[in-house]
Amino acid sequence: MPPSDTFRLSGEPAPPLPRHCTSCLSYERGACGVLTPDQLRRLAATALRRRFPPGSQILPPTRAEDLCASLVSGVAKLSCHLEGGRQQIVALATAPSIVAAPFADRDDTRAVAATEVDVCLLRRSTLEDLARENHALEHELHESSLADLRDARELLVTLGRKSARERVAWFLLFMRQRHCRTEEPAPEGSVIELPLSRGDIADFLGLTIETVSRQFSQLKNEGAITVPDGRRFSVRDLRQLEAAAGRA
Amino acid sequence: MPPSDTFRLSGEPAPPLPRHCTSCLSYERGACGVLTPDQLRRLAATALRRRFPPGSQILPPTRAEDLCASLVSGVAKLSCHLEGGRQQIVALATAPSIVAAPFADRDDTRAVAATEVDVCLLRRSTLEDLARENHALEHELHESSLADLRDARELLVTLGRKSARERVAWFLLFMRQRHCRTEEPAPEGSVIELPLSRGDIADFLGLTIETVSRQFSQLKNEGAITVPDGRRFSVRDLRQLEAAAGRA
DNA sequence: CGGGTTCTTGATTTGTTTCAATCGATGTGG
DNA sequence: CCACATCGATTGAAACAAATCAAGAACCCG
Repeated sequence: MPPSDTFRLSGEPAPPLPRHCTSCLSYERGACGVLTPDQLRRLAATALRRRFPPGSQILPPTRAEDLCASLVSGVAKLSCHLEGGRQQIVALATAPSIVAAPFADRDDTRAVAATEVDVCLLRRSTLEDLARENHALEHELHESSLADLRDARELLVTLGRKSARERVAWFLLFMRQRHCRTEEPAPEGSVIELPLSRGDIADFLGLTIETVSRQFSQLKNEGAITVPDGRRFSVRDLRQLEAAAGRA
Repeated sequence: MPPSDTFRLSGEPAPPLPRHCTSCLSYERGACGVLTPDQLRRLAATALRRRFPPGSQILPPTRAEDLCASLVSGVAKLSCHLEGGRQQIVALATAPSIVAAPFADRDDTRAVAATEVDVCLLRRSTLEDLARENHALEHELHESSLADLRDARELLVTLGRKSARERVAWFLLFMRQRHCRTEEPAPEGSVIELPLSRGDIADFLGLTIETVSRQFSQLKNEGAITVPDGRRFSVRDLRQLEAAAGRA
């Protein structure tokens, strides 16, 4: 069944798709792309486009019960919190991806903007309804969960069994691979933006700021990377960096 | 659309459901339960029931491309491997759950029996076909992936930010919660079987055998737990154990 | 230019690993 | 039935990697 409008006479003009949607990554290659025009309009009707500065919490907890956020641009950190101010970032989200996904039990994970972030706030119940009536949407969300699961498990190995040096090197390779919306890793030598501060990197890798900083310095001194400033780096010697990451 | 056989005359007797299936947890409350009798028969037609002793690898790598395993009984460990013999267990699987799930990109995760394990080997392509034609099945698999994701992220916090003591205490509470197929945690004082050796626990928690052992001893000496033997424990003082786990 | 924040670097401490030895259970063969 | 080997678990001592504590240096923004 190809996407089509239901119960509309052929002569009758369809309301146009929201302008936001047609240029959105979630439409181009995410969940919204598999919706029928009608369904997309239905979803967009209650959607709310919002911009968040770095550090601000997406999805205020007060309304979190029935909201989820489709990430449109920027990078969001999903973090879990422990007593004593300890925190662990469990995932980095980039477009297209949906934060606080449908059907997931509500947990205590917070979503905070790492960079400036644009999101499309959606009613989770609407998305769940759509997923129930549109198999392709459910499949899309399913695939996305599986990708998140793979990412989480890779991070798990990193946190459980790698040294500080390996973690930081792994992180840099990770950043290189998804430096932006493209699929190809950045070529050797090109400058890559870091969406995270040293503190965030530490919270992602299960280390302290100081240890992360030291490993940056060491990799820099060994000639594996270049660090123009705190928020940028480039891979100078890929072999060396991969060796440091303990690729296995 | 209620589950029903397709293209069968009402007078014609349907072939019976496989006997294995009707008493299987995957049928009772897992993925198989949402299949139509017809679909279930189709899936069962190429399914292969097998038993694995502890330590043996489920899904031999040679045929791993198009096989997945529905766990029927026992506990399986999913592990990732690094150079130097390091390994990290990224999940513990119990029935009903499907290992090497449909639609997941093939990764280097291995599934090894922790206890004696019964599985139902299935063609992944068959399961994927069924998921494409049966929305309820896809939803079931989706929910299951989301549960796995939640588990992975909880472990992530444990590995990234908790001390050895907290990890072991967390693990014991984790075991208590899913000591068996029931939903309720084991009551205080009851004996709980450990499906994992000290070495496995270490590989799950990102620690060494010695450290795990030491934390067991310490919790035992403090009166939080009782340890009749290496493969059993009981919670003597739940408050104390929870405090040690740093619940937050 | 000043004040705050983030990052870097150094010195010291601490928790966990590593190395090594012992213990306990289980099983085997003389 | 009792040495004896084996394997997992425990315990101790030493080494080490990362955390913590403590200054500085670089950077940003008003």
